[in-house]
Amino acid sequence: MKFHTVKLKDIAKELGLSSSAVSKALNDSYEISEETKKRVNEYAKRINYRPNPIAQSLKQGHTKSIGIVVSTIDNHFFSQVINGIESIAHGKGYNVIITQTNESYDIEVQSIKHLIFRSIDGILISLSTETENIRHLNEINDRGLPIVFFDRVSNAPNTHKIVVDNFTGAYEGTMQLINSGYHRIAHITSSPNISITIERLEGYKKALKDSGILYKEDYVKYCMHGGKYPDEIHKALTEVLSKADRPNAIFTASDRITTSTFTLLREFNVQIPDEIAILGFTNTQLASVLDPPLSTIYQPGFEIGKNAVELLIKLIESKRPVKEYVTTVLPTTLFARASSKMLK
Amino acid sequence: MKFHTVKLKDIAKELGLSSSAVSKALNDSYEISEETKKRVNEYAKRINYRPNPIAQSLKQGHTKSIGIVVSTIDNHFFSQVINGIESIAHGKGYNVIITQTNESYDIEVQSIKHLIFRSIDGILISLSTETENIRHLNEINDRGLPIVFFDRVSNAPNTHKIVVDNFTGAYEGTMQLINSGYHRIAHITSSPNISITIERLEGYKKALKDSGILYKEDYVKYCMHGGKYPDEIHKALTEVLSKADRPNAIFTASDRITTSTFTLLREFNVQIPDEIAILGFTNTQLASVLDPPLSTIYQPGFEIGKNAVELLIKLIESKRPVKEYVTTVLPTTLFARASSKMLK
DNA sequence: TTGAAAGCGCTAACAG
DNA sequence: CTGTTAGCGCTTTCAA
Repeated sequence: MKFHTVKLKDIAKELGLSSSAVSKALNDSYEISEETKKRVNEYAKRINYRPNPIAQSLKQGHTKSIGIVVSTIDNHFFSQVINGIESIAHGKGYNVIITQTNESYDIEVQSIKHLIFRSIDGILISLSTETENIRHLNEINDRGLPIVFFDRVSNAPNTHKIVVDNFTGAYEGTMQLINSGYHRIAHITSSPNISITIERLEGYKKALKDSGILYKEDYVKYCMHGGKYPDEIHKALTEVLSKADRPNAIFTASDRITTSTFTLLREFNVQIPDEIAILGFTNTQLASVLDPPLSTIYQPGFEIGKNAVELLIKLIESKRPVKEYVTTVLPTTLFARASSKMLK
Repeated sequence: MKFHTVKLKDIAKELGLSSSAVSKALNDSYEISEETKKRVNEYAKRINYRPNPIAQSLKQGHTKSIGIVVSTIDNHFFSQVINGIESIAHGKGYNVIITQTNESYDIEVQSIKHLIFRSIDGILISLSTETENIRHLNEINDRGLPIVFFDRVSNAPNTHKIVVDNFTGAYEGTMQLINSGYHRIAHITSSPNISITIERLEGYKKALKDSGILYKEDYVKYCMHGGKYPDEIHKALTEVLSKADRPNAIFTASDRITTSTFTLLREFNVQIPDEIAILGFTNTQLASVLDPPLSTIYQPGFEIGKNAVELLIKLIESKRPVKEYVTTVLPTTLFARASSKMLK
């Protein structure tokens, strides 16, 4: 940015004051007379003065920007979360740097380094599917950089977390399938490294158990990269479809896995729901106009984002070390549609 | 960020050198002996030294970050563009600040101010539907801040632009409808303020003309906010459907308008394509599994993003003022599916 | 109530 | 080849 911007010194010169006086006036210091404050503020406004945030950051040690780490932006759930984050952050004068991991642990580590390098004031993160340990996060958190987890959280005790009630969401979804007459329910899910996979699996198991249906381990297929590679979903699905005791329903555990599985079933010419019913987590707005309409479990992405930044900003701006950490749990919403309708 | 970071002075002290010597060594200056360079670099790496980018920015006057302005991130086209942008930017050491206008002129102006305030080195922008004049951009461009337009561009001559061939895309799409037997084709589009609306309208008109079909002005409905308010699409569609000479096809001009119109037609219980055929611009991956499969015009979002940043970074890093500006035009791809299949 | 001066961490003239 | 010094724009003691 080469273009000349007006700076403190300019307005000091113009008004016959010192830079420090102007700085104080602008910051409404008690040391400055009301009259000078007025003069300074009026002139500053007139010439549209803006303090250089870089210089402020250097001096003050914070940047008023926060980093977001998600697996990918091209996903309704995450873009809704980001909208929620921005809706609050901008209002409070923070701006937001978004980075994507593409479900890779290495890129996650790199992204975080990059964010720290950029001197952000705090991090909002949903872990990648590959992430098994969070040493890279603990370390910086311990050194004092605030971190808030959302969606895919870790079991680290010393930070805030925002999640949806994955257990209940999965339980209700599985129950809907069972109540519609499907008793052989496969589960295609993401990597067991991440929290949501475990919680959703537990909800699924509990629904089976409560209904007196035997849990079969080989009905559960993991996509270790969260569906990043189309191949892994393809493989999971064909394995499940070629079983001797072929399931008659599939419960899918994430946005991409749900829509991809649906698309593949259609490509395979499998009749939905007559041959295979399907119900899964996804935030797509097109669920009701798919063929057939897709049963979904919806997550309040916008609210997750809002809650997460609010906590983060509170952490950043807190004067004293925070010792109490909260975990906020938001409900999911089940939309039962034709893809899981009553078995004939 | 409170945690103590190691700085130049620390390593200077440790190695018995001056800060400037260390700085030069780290920057591989010709003034420094190979031996000291080696000593410095090794030690720096060992203690994991990272220069403070804030301080560097203050000194050097650039921040190695670029601003993106789009209408909304929750849109396949834009999230693909952003992926393209990041794929290049990160590799070149730039990071990216994304802002959304929500199709509002006021927010656009504010976002740009915010980005300038953040001292970004350049801007990548797709105009909001409300934007009629670009004085706010010309001014900063004239003052020397590089700007590259993509997708929704202005007619400002003094900058690079990346667009798709909207005219041909619309022409081919309309032709596909005509060739399938639909001759009463309505057009639901965005605000006529923005370039893509005009170009797509022209393509549509040309296809009609080349086919000997009379262009009717009242077959064209504008959504002044690009479909941000569901009401405007609803209104446009009901107006078009209630005409005496009701159209038998609709050509829709943007991602959100296409999917929303499709959804509304289904809600209205209009048979697609028997009563109304539909074909439109959208990058959704679900087109083929909608009911019925949706005919789409796809835009190479990722490539648009890549091209746009490459040009922007070239602009930013160019030593001498750039006088020659290019406009890159990328092709669209037509996917004809059942929603516009041959009229019985 | 105001100003002078130091310093945030780094780079770059200029000296040596 | 290396060190001294000044300065990027701002804030903040401290002195006046």
